[in-house]
Amino acid sequence: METKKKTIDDIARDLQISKTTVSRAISGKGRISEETRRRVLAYINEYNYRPSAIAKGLAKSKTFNIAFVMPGDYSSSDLPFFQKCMWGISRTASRMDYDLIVSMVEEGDISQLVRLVDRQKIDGVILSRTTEKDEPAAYLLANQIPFVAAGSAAEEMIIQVDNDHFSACKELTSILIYKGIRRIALIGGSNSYIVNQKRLMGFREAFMQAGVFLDSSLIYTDVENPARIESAVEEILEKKAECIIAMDDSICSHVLSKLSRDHYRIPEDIKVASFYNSSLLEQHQPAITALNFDVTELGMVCCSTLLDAIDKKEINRKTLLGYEVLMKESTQK
Amino acid sequence: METKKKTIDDIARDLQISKTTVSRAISGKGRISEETRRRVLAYINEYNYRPSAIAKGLAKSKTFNIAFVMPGDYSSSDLPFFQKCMWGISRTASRMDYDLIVSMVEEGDISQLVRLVDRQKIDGVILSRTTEKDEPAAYLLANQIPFVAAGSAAEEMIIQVDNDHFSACKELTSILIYKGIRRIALIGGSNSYIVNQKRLMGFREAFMQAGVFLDSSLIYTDVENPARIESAVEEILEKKAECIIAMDDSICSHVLSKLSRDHYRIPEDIKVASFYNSSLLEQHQPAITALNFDVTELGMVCCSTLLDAIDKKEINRKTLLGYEVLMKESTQK
DNA sequence: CTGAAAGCGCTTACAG
DNA sequence: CTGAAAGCGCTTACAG
Repeated sequence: METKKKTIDDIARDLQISKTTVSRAISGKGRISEETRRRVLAYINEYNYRPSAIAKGLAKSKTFNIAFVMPGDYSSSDLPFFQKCMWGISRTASRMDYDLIVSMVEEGDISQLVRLVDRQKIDGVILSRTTEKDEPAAYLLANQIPFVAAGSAAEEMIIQVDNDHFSACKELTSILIYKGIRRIALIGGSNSYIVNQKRLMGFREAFMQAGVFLDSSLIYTDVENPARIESAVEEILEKKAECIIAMDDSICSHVLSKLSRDHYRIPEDIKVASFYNSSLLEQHQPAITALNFDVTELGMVCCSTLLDAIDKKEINRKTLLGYEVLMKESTQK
Repeated sequence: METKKKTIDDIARDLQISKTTVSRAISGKGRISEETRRRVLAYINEYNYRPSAIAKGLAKSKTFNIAFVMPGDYSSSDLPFFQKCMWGISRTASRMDYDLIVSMVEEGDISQLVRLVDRQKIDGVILSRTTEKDEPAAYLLANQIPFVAAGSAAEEMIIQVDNDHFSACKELTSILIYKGIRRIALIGGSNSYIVNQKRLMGFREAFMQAGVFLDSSLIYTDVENPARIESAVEEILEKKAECIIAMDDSICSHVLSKLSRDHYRIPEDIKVASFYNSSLLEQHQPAITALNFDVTELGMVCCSTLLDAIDKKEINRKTLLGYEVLMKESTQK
């Protein structure tokens, strides 16, 4: 019953030609008569032949796999990011006949990634979320495995693709400043994430450029848990800030629930904005001013950059992608 | 600079033995003297040699890859499920020297999966979330690719691993009934998901077994969007139900926000429970009675079941995993 | 216990 | 334009 998979040998025999020729007809490389190629292609089409990726891989010393490294300790609010990014990578990879292997890396344990490299199961790696001293990045660098970071990496030598968080944050902040909102507080997560450092820089730069005084006591970084977010909000309110910017949507949603519980009205009593947009905030009433990034595109660009790197094509060390500033009711004057 | 990867030939030459012997020492198959094996192992250890998975794969006609099929059209509330499940699969796979390839399947488009099968890149597949007429399942069945469904599948012939949603829903409902709560409403999502059918059956069974009248007009199924959830809640309140059970946490969170907006107190005015627990509900005040499932375990069991199937070991067509009933304040009398 | 040899299904100089 | 042959790095009957 089970029709054995055809091989290139079967085709050669059936068509009375050498398998070299069959291979050439399929790959399109090397000179081959138009007629022969047609015959082969017709045959392949009829029998739905597809070359074995693994045999091809062995012959070419490639795997046609790339790995996507996901931290195991993401918070659930990070999931949409990983998912969309993966979606973009996966689509682009597919199109280029590559497949995506996921490698979960838990705090300090990169053994899954090491296995992948040791056993030579991958041609390259995409890192999602990189920290200042990034273990996977260091490992891959040392082992000369091509990789690209989805998101900014600390070291400039790392190939990286990122949305332009710095400019985005700067622009959103600038807009608020020019609307006359001057006392703006910022609540941010871990400063060991490069992206949070960029966000802070963008925020600062906006004030600098506008020549407006920035009250540093309104900046809260490394705010790691809900309790600390809430106390930060309390302090900020005491300090009579006009606006709170949350560095990401998870922080923002805590800010919002705290404000709602304490019966503050947005934007009348206090304005709120977020440096990151997601479905978490989408539903909120009133709508929240936020930065929006196309994460699927990020994934796609990462993937094509990686594939180019694998093929030793020329690539940009650093690619910066766009952003959208969504001005909504929450910052209305 | 770049140290070329060692091959089994290098080892054989350096150790002055045949590569057959080296292979045996590594795999542990076949008779081999203790001393020879030690020498090989020592060498391997010193040079950190790892056999090429791809060469091994070609020789054994295996890929040591399994695919995890993720629907592209999940809602963001499903993400934690996919993520945890994937985490469980990935860990177990790793341990058995398999790797996980993700295959995204968008509505009606299983081309990514087809490619994987055609190019022989995988030994088996894990399906997450199966519908009544499941395209991927039908395709894999037709192509005789081993696969297991994470979650209940419609056809009994499909190998499936699932939490026991039926018993769980029945138990939670029974507890509420025995507490004297009789007018219980149910709001459920798409009935084309097998899991939602099981939930409904469990709910019904609890009433049946308790011999309590079930007002069918309090059952809302196929409630697909927030607007419909809200109108369902309104109707339910008009019908003087004492409790609302949401089939999943996404529905539940909409129910909760609707109730909160209309100033209903939980549990005083109306009780609320959910047939699914997640971080979405975790934060809620008051705490919500819900069913809890270990999704990581589900992933692990799926994976080991699949690997057994691939190795033609004996396996159970159907494995039912446990659950936890979390009784909280939201259903307190 | 050990090895020579064939084979897994492709690709690719090399020669014609 | 086409083919014979070697090679990618393993495994595994088969023979000793």
